[in-house]
Amino acid sequence: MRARSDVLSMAILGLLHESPMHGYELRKRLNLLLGSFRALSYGSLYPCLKSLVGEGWIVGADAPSGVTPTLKAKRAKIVYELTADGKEHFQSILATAGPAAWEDENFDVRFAFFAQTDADTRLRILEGRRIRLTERLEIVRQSVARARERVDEYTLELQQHGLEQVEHEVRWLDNLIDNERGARRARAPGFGRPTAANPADGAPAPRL
Amino acid sequence: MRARSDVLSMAILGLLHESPMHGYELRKRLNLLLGSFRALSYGSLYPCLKSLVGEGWIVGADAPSGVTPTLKAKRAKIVYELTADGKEHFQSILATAGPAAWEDENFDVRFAFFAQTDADTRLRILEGRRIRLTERLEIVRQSVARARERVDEYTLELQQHGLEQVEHEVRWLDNLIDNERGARRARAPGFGRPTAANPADGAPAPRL
DNA sequence: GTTTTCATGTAACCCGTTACATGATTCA
DNA sequence: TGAATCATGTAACGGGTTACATGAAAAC
Repeated sequence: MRARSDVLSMAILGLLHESPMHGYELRKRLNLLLGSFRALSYGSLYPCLKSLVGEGWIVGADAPSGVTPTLKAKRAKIVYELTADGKEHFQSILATAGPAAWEDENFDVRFAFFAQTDADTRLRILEGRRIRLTERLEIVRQSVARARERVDEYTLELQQHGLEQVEHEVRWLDNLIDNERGARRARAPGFGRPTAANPADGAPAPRL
Repeated sequence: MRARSDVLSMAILGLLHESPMHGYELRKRLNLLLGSFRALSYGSLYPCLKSLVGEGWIVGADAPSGVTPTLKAKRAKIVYELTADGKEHFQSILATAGPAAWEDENFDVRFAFFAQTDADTRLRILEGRRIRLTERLEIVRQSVARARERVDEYTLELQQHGLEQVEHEVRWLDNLIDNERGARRARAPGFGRPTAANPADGAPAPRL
């Protein structure tokens, strides 16, 4: 049984890794985490929880209802928590820094759990993301160049705005990468101005 | 028969309004228009064309194949064009300035056809969009404020970046609105500083 | 005691992509 | 003549939402 969405399941796994929770509460935390102005629907959440249980990554335990545990426990809320497999799986996700990590769909979740990700992986994901975005920048710039003659001023304006958005995001990444490198330099006093092409200077597995 | 997607069908209608085209060419123009770095799939395009035909808004005519019209016209490309109904429908879409026009899903397409939209409608859509975004700004700001204590630095960073994106978009809209008002003032020398609540000052249907 | 909020779910639908199937035309 | 591009489509799937159904607990 496949979990519906990779990003949603990772987000759930990550939150349950911090502390067990029931679905309703999970949803609120997910909304905070993913920072969306639009709330995740139950129609996505519960089926995903179900499939995560099916994978054996989480288990749901009926919690006694109410603060006062009256003996008539009929239909309680279900508190989910990670299994050993689930913990392992989550850690293996955290450790991967492949292309999947910096694609549009996944980058945000991965970034949201950077505090639990080791410094090397963080840096590699940020750099991968940056390359990805500069590639896109090229495409959009060419598109705008082509559009400059063919389309009207409003369409052009729209595309230029899109371009600016991507440029802004690249600058954001640049700052983050600088910070990560700065933190790394501060720990490993080699002071050799580390480059992306020259990562052979940090101490072995420098952690924050 | 409902057209699959409102934004896709409007985009198609708008492009066919400029000139008849066959599907394959339409796709290229759509990609330019919507300025996406990711191309629209045929699996979306052709079914949508089909449903637009079903609605009676466009018709597809078999065009003779090749530049040299050899008599053996077996399977030609299908050139689509607007029907009278289709033109009418497209005009009625262009004229509406309701909430639907400034929601996330629709705003971009509507904006892309601003050159065919009359100045009043343009301004109302831009203002509506601006209000929509400032509402969102409030929500996101509150969310960031709540997050400031509860979540780690990376999650917070992500949300602040999201906030900046929205702020940037609001500034973009501000410039556009200024331009539209400026153009309007330049045409209608009443100089009464036109407000959204007081649109009764422009010359009848002022065009760019 | 009734309304609100908490809490869990399902079924239908929407809009898009991927992968597949097919064939004409152009160009080397 | 064979590859690349043009051109049109369909079926299956993916990941989300809305709308619905249900009921317990808390607040008024």
